[in-house]
Amino acid sequence: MRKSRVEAAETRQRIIDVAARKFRLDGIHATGLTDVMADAGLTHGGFYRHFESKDRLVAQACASAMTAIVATLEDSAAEKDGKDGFRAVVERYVSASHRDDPDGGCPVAAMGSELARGDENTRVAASECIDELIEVVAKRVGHGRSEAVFAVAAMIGAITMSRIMLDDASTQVLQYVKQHLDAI
Amino acid sequence: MRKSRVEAAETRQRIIDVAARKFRLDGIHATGLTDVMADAGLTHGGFYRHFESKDRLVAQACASAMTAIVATLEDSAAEKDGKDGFRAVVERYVSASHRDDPDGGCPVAAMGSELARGDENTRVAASECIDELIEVVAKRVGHGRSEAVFAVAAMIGAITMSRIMLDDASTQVLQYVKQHLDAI
DNA sequence: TGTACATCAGTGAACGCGCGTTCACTGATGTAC
DNA sequence: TGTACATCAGTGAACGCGCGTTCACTGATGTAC
Repeated sequence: MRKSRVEAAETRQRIIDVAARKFRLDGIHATGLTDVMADAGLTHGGFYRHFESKDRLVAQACASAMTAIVATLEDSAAEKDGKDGFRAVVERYVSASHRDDPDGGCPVAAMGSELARGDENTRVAASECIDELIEVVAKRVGHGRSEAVFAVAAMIGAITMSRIMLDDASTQVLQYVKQHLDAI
Repeated sequence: MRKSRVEAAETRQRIIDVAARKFRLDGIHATGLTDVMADAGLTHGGFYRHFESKDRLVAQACASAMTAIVATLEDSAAEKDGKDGFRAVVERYVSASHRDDPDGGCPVAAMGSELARGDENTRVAASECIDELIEVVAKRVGHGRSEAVFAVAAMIGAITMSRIMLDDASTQVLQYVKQHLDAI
């Protein structure tokens, strides 16, 4: 039954990828390890060969998800320069497609209130995720970190609100926040 | 065993109050109805005499919590006028004391990512909560609803971020966001 | 106002179910000689 | 390079536990006469 080191590393990454999607889609607490392992093509018993606990997986999944979306935002921004780079990031983040794709989007927006209750390890990992996002923005706005933090807060709040609200109200929130961020 | 109508109404309110605190503190999914009922001084079997389902309680608890904090924010704002009223709201909402008091604070910040996954009934109730908050702000800022929505998004995002981050980074987020909101 | 009866708030046990975690086991991989 | 053995990735059953919901029951409250 034993797998090679390479296969084991692939398995571990597969578990993280599946978890990152499911945690964002259904919530951390609502997602069982049995579901995650099954989606990764395994039985649940083997989980603890790869992770110390569910909490550790949460931290890894959050980091993995954020790295992916930061890369996407960087791509969007890299084509433009300065303020236009910032607007490209806002365009991508504060959008209906991001709102409608929680399992492929920002982990802080998708599971923010659950991350706040995580253990220290999870919160440290999530904080680093947030810092990455702030950095992407800080590189493009004029007044450095302070303004970037403000913009990121508005971005996260906008997606959170828009995912709760229905139809027109939801879209209006995205439009309004985007409009004000563009004017920064 | 039967209680009077007045007592039954008091019981129902007590369940809502307890639930509103526990949902905000521990999360919706992580809070069991047995715990809620026990804290309200009852056994869990009687729950369904008062609510159709847990989801219905979530909606009620969210509405109740938001009504309370909107009243608090209104109080803070009512003493000042115009922009100063807005700054008083920001001062209260974007604060370390709000961050450190999730079970007494804004339900959207405390359980936002879980509310987004609620049933339609829950999301409608939560949307109305958000609208109340937007209204409180809209009355005090210059450019109407558009700017109020932007400010509320930043406020919600700031508390969400600050509850994940640790120590200085957490406080810094609050300071930065407050500073930029004051400058609106 | 007094009596008979229906209502229903609250109890406590039970329903089936899934949770995170542990563990004995299997057998291919990795290592030491 | 070949052999013997230790390691450990993955399996599948089991651990104790709490979940949301249902239900028969109790007895005080509310209502109809």
